[in-house]
Amino acid sequence: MDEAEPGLQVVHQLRAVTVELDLLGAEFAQRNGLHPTDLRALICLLDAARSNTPATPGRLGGQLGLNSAGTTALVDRLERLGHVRRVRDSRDRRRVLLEVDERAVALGWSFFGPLITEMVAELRTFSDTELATVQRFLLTVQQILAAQRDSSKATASSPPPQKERGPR
Amino acid sequence: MDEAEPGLQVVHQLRAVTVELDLLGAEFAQRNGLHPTDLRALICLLDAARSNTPATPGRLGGQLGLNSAGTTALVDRLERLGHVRRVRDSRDRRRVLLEVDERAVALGWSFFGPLITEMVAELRTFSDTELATVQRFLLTVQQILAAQRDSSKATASSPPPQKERGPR
DNA sequence: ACATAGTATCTCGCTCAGCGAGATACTCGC
DNA sequence: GCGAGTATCTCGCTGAGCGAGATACTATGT
Repeated sequence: MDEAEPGLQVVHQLRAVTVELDLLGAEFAQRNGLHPTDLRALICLLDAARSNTPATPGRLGGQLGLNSAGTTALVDRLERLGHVRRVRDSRDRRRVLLEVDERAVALGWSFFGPLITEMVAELRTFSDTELATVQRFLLTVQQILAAQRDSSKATASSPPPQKERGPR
Repeated sequence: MDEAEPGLQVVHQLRAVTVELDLLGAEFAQRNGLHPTDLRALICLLDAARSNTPATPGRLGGQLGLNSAGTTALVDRLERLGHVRRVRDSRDRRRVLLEVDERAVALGWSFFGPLITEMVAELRTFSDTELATVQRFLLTVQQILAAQRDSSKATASSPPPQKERGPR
């Protein structure tokens, strides 16, 4: 358990954190009558709203790795629960814009709120320098993961131009 | 958009990291003909093997939040792919021990290997003090998440004594 | 204008992961 | 041994997500 390499410990810890957060999310989702995917969708939608990016089914499905049928079903679910509304884009009338409802925001907050409160409290024990270090670390990880994802995606579609999505 | 509170940024970054890692995992899983759950199960099994904890279907299902039927199906899948073997425990013959195959170890490594390599390389640019900070941060997060999970579990079963969810 | 290609979304039918309920096989205290 | 408790498996079902294709609109060439 005590590795010589410092990076290993960090990777394992990071993995443990993500597993924990994943489970917390799943539990929260279940309690609120939605699926892990739905929660992730809400997070994406809230992010989009926050950065003024127009949210559409297509974009959402792409981010979550769903195909169009699954995306439609997902949006149906969210709409039925009143978290989003479908509104035809008046400029490009093929598109549907997803408007996030107040209750979705509230739900997101009820999930992240307590987490943030706790984290903020604990992070007060970190100096500015330490905080900067943590942020640098997280940014680094994020970039590595993004790169990894791109490269593996490239490997998958490079050799043969076959679709190869679900090797059941 | 730009929060005054430092904790918020960190939480958002952390969330972004977990989403990214999640997607990477899902993609990797799919490419290897298994489901996200299967990959998580493999991780749990490797962790168990690593810490000399006997792995059984019951334990595994508990960790992943599956009920017994789902767990059986999961183990069936893993066994069919040759990642684990079912072996009756000779001491308590109700139990089944899950032996992890080499190929599962190799598979786990092919997922985490590149990630670890990259991380270790990047983490070399961190001083010992900074590494310690990062580790303290991760540990803190882990504890907060665990606490959050416990408390929400308590809240769920407190008001009405209904079953609602698989008790451990 | 008008066909044609391209794009965004939805519909239909299907597969299979995971659930609840219950069966089965074993251990252990009395 | 007998009954209570525990670990795993079986059965039938629900529903998330897939592939294929329909639909509705935009953009482009002629």
